[in-house]
Amino acid sequence: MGRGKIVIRRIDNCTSRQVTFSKRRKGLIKKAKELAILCDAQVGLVIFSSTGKLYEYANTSMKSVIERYNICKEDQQVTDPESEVKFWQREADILRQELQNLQENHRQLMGEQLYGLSIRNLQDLENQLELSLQGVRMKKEKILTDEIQELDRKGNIIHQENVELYKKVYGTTDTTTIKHAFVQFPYGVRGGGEYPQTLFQLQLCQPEQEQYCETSGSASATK
Amino acid sequence: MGRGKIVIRRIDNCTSRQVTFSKRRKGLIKKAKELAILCDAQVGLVIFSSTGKLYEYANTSMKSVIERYNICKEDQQVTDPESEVKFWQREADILRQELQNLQENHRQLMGEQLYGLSIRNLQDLENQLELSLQGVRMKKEKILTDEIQELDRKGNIIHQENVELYKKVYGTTDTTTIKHAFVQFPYGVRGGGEYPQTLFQLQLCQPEQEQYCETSGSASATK
DNA sequence: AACTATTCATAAGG
DNA sequence: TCCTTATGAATAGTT
Repeated sequence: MGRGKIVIRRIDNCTSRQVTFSKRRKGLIKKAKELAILCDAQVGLVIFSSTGKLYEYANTSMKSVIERYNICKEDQQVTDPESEVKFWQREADILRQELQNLQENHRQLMGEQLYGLSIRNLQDLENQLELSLQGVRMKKEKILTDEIQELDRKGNIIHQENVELYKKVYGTTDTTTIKHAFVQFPYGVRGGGEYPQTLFQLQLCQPEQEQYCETSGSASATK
Repeated sequence: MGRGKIVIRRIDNCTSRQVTFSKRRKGLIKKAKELAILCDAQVGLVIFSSTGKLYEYANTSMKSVIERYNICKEDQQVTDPESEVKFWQREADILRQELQNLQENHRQLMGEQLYGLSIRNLQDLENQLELSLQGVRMKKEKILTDEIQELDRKGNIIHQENVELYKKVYGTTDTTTIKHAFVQFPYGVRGGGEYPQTLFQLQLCQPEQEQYCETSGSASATK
C-alpha cells in the first residue's frame, strides 16, 4: 500500500524503520479502535518500539484487559520462593545475551548491518561467505549426482527386466530386436538404450516438500 | 475500504457485526505482525469479542509483553512468585528455542550442517550467500574508496603546503625544482608528485567508527 | 466463503 | 514530523 510492494522483513535502514514504525503504529492503533467500536469488542494493544518506548491502546483500560486476559488464562498458580525466580531471570538474561550476539552475527552473514566493521572484519566475512557458498554448492551437486546415479541404477534394472521379458516373449537374445522392443516399452524410460546414463533427465520422483519452520508469533483463540 | 464508506460506530446487525469482527480481527493481527517484523518491535494484542471469546497475538509471548508493560508502568504489581517462576521459565524456553533456530540457521550460513536440506533449500541458501557476499564486497570497496579519497585530499593539501614553503625558501615557482624538493619532503608522502591519487596506499588514518543503530529485539525485562 | 468495487493505508520522496 | 501522491491492501457489500 504505497509506492511499491514491500517484503515483510526487518527494515535494515534505521531511519526508515523508525518512520515506518511511526506510520504503522498509528495505523494499527486506528484499526484497533475501529474494531473495538464497530464490533463492540474489548481490545488491548501494547507496542514497544525497538528503542524500548512503550505505546499502548485500550478501549477500556489496559488494566482491565490484562486482568480479563489473566482470568481467561487461569490455569496457573503453583510454585515456590523468589530464589527460583532469580534463577530463571538470570537464565533468561544469559540466553538473551547469546541471542543478541548471534543475531548480530547472523545479520552480518546476511550481508546486513555492516556498519562499523573494519576492512579486516569484512574480509573475514567475505572469506567465510565464500567458504559457505562452496560448501552449499558441493552439497547441492552431491545431491544431484546421487539422484542421477539412483535414476541411472533404476534405469538399468528396468532395462535388464526388459531384456528378460523379451527373452521370455520372443525366446531370442538378438540385440537389435531387443533394442527395438525396448524403445517401445511403456515404462516411462524413453530413448535408445545405448547410453543409459543419458536417459534420465526427467524427474521421476517428486522433490520432497520442504518443511516449514514456522516460528513466528502466536495468534490463537481460546475457550 | 469496501463497497462503500462506513461510519465507525457499533454495527447493529449481529451477523454482519460478527462477520466484520472476523475480517477486521484477522487484518489487525496481520498488521500487528507486520509491525513487529518490519520495525523490530515487541507487540502484544488482546481482543475479546462481544461474545467474550479471547483472541490474542504477541510476537514474543503475551506474558513477556504484559510483564514489560507492567515494569514500564512502574506499578510493580504484586505478582506472586509462583507464577513469576513460570513466567521466567517460559521466557527461558522461548529464548532457548529462538536460539536454537538461529543457531541452525547460522550453521547453514556458515556452510555447515547441510544435512536434510533439499535442493530448493540449498539453492535459496546459495542465493542468500551470494547476496551477502555482494553486500560485504560493496561495503568493503566503499571503505577503501573513501579512504583513498581522504588520503588523496590530504596529499593535495600537503603538496600545496610544499609549494608555498618552497616559494618562501627559494623564492621561485620553477616546477622541476619544486618537484625535487617535494620528493625530499619528510611528511610521509612518498613517491613523485605527478599522480597523487596513486600515492596513498598506506593507511594514514583509522577508518572512522560508524554509529551503531542498536535495535535488538527483546528488552531485558529485569528491573 | 468468494468475489470485487471501493476506500484506505502507506512507501517513497520532499 | 508532516505533506503529497501513486499504489497495493483491506474490506463492505453482495452472491
